[in-house]
Amino acid sequence: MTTVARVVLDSPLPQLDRLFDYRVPAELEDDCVPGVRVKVPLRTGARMSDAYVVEVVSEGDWPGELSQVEQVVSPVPVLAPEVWTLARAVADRAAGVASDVLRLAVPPRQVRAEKAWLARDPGWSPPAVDAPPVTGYAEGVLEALVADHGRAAVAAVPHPVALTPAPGSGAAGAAGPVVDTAAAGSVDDTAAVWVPGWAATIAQAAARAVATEQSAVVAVPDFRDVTDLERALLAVLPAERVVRFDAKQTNGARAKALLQARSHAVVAIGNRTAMYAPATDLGLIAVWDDGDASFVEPRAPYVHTRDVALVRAAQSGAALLFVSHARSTDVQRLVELQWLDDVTPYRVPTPKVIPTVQQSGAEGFAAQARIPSTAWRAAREASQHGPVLVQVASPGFGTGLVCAECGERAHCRICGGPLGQQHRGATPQCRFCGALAVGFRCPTCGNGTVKPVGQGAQRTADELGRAFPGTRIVVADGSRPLDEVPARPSVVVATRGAEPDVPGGYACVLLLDGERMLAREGLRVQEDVLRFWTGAAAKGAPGAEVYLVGIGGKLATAMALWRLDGPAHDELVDRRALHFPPAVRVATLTGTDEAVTAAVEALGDATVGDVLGPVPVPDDPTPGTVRAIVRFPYAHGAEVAATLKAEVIRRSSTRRVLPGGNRRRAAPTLRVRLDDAEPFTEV
DNA sequence: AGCACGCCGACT
DNA sequence: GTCGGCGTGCTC
Repeated sequence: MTTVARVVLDSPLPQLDRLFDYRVPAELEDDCVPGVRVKVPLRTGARMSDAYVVEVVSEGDWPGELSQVEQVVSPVPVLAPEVWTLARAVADRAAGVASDVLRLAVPPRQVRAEKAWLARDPGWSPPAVDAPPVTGYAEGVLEALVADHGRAAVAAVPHPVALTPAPGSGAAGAAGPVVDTAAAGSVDDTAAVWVPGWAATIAQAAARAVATEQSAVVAVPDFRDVTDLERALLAVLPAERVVRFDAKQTNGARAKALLQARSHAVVAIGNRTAMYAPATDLGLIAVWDDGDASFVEPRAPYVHTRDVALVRAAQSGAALLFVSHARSTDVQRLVELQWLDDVTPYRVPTPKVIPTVQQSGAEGFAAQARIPSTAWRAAREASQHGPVLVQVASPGFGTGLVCAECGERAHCRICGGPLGQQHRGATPQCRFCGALAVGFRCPTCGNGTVKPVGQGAQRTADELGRAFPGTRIVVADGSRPLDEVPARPSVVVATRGAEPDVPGGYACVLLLDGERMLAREGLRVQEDVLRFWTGAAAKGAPGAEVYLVGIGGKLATAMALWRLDGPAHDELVDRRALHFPPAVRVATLTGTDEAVTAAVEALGDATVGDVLGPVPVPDDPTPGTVRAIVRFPYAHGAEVAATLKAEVIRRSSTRRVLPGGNRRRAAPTLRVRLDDAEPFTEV
């Protein structure tokens, strides 16, 4: 009887993206187990390919003669079976190659981490843990969701929360129950750990899973979020139950974390790649703020973390939570399909958002920044006893022109787009349609001169400093990141996304540049801006006043009522009418005219949607490249992906040399990318 | 990818 | 006759 290893080759070639059978020689049989790295010969004996063993069987299904596994690189099984099935399904969904997904899921080999893992005591397991209740929601709701492996869109608790470390938890500190400050007025500040509301909720939910010896994986958009979540988790769980993955860690640390995640029930946290963590017996999958653009994977096959989470939830049957303040259009779609439950906090104070349109009569900086006097007075008053957060747009975030006299935004007479200037004194030009605004006159006051707006945090801070004499002014932006400021009187000027945390929350929040943020073009602008605003508002103390400056209409109403699913619903209605994602799925086909046309033809009836293009791609390095966009219903996803994958394989094994005898490597004749919303964002 | 196979033009 | 050009196809 022969032993056969079925392996997945570490190769990006789509035509090799299937399992290959190799005979396992007797001397390798002990080590050649599923998940280990091996070297195998491919086509000619001298050429070796790296591969992972997926399964070991006694009879393969290859009728021909088998080659032998050359070498077991290391006896440590680094590819967990469930990670393989996840990678396979994710690649299939995206018409991509499984080994590309594995490259995201499995870090390069690290000998030290493997040696340490082999030397561990396999009999050891950490003590069982008790899980606190999940606070801020109706009693038992989230606990039941986790226990019953349900799925939900969860509106986050919109203020900081103090967690008091339990005995035996990762954070050193006094014993005591987990306390939600919104409910309890007095918190022992020396022991309490302040974390964002969302982090407390996810930590508490994950602890429920771990208490039943099930694992959890949690993906968050950026590095700071990982740190916030880690602090929350260490307040409710012992350190050996928390495994962190992040972009800044070394290969060694990642490899160690990877092996640690497999050893017992843990909470694996991190950015995009955390969704591939090999956590065993998965009970919970959670994603914080799935609308954040950081979840778009920049590497092939470009699968969004939200989609990885959906695939993994379907495979594992684990509970699935999308936690956010501002709901994404994609999650809204799943809620409306009733595929996700809709869970909101219960008896939790929401930020008191006060929309204020700009008003005349203000003076000095307030007039210039168009801060209404009510907001101005509230901020000044609040800054006497606590920190005030002032959110501004990033520098370069849609810098535009305003009337030098009245401050009104300068718009294009032809299309209404924002006007910009190439350099100081240049003729204003529309940033949308390019029309030159010769002889511009402000429609409001008739003045003919314009001035640039779009100062960053520093300029706002300088001017606030003059307006708030004697108050400490702190700046936080991309170049001067600041994680936390003390709960003392100060004014914190931060660009969106860089707002520091404050233990207990800010006394007052001003959202200044909303109008400018909204002036940006693009499909996701409203969704993004709501995320920026709610993110800052949720850093306020429970029920703190939040002034939304210069904004009215539906978005202001949604903020004031703290009903953030409304705009998501409206947006989804619009996208349905336009047949834009996520109402439909899209496939982007790029390549030679012939290949793209053939691929569209091969799809045939599978599309039931429509085909946009093909149109030439003007700035492609290969002349003659065209692009077509195919829109199709979700129900046809598997069929479309399979057809397009087959086309890619067909094209990649032929015509790799440019016509005309040019031996230079030619670009692939057909590239396929699924669910790339980019072409639709520039409308 | 990288290499073998195979089918047509120029050659000792 | 066959040497070798490159298009075509396969890799357990």
